[in-house]
Amino acid sequence: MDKFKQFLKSIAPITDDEFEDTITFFTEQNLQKGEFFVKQDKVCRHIAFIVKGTLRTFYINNKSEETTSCFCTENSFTTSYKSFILQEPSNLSIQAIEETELLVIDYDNLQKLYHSSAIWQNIGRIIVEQEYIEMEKYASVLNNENAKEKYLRLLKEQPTVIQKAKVEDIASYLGVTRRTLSRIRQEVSK
Amino acid sequence: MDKFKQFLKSIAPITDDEFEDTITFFTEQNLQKGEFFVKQDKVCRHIAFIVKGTLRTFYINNKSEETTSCFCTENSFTTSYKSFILQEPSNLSIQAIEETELLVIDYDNLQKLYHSSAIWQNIGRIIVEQEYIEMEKYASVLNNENAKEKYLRLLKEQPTVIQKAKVEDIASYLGVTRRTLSRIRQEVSK
DNA sequence: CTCTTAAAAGGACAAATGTCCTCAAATGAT
DNA sequence: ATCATTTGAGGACATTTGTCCTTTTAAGAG
Repeated sequence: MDKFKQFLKSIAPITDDEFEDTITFFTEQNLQKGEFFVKQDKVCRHIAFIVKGTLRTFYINNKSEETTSCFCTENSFTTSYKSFILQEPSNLSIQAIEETELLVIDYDNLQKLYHSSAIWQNIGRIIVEQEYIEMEKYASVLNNENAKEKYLRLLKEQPTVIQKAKVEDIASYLGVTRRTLSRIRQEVSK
Repeated sequence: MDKFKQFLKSIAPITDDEFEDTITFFTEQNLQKGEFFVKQDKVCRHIAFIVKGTLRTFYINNKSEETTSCFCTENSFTTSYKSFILQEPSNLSIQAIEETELLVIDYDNLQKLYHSSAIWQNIGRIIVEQEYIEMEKYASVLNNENAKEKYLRLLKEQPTVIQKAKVEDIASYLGVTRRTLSRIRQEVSK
């Protein structure tokens, strides 16, 4: 809860009273390893702040393989943004890969926050802006870096993920097969 | 000008009077083929609605090659979003690849719009949301489709770009070399 | 601890892509 | 129109990655 307050304060000035008002709109949710926060083809009604844990975002590609697009770690928001914004069926699933604690708000309550609180008009846009920047960075990485560079970046930016995720999921995140990830690891360990 | 009004109306209800107020914040700008709208390493102060023409967004990657990340066509916004949002130096350049007409607003005026107009608080967030969705789609395409599929998608979604852009730029957009694009074209033409 | 099952590493060959070219077609200037 | 220069197509070979396996290591159940 305190983590969430710190996170919001880093985005926009928010008083303790405003935070108390805000927090009533959110509910706590815990996920076990393997449980889903969002399921593909269902409309995503919620957005969550990750207090603790790790989630994996993936979809089924046109070759019927699971493709991991993102590992979500603590102190950030997660949702299937497109589905949430447009309130249409999600093309992503989001699954906990370890025990995970969330602070969750649903779509209707977020709209209420936007309309009841001037500060949230701002915070809302700023969060979307930040997510845009993350997505742009992600796209730039996809474009710019080969699988080995992506692996080294993951190792640097989200080292815990390397321990917690399966080889299969890391490989699909890097856009290569298990075989190639195996070769990369061989090189990296010199 | 009328195109811009239609575009805004498709986003949020806006009256003719509100549009008249809005439009005073924008200025017209024309670019010749080869001229830049944004230059890498400079802070991007402007966002533009493309009335007519085509622009290419690119950056210099870590192998000192130009990588094309986007072709921007009419009836959409363009800017170096990260640079514009954070007012920090841009890692992208945006260049007209043919004669192009823009409606431009600078950062300070956009902030004024946000603060002076309730409707623009909304429009602002919605535009960022839409750009996020575009970027997410782009990232999904990068992840999910091979170069041939990307080529066919470009052919379908932005067919004029295939005519107007250089082979080199299309190849870097697809993430392959000229040689591979040549092979793809050979296959596509059966 | 041992057996069973699942997950990761790595060998051998095939397929795809890149590198380095040459040649043909298109474009511009005189 | 002619020549020079730029741009696209494609050949030959090297390198990278994928596919299909087998071997090795790790994890769970009894």
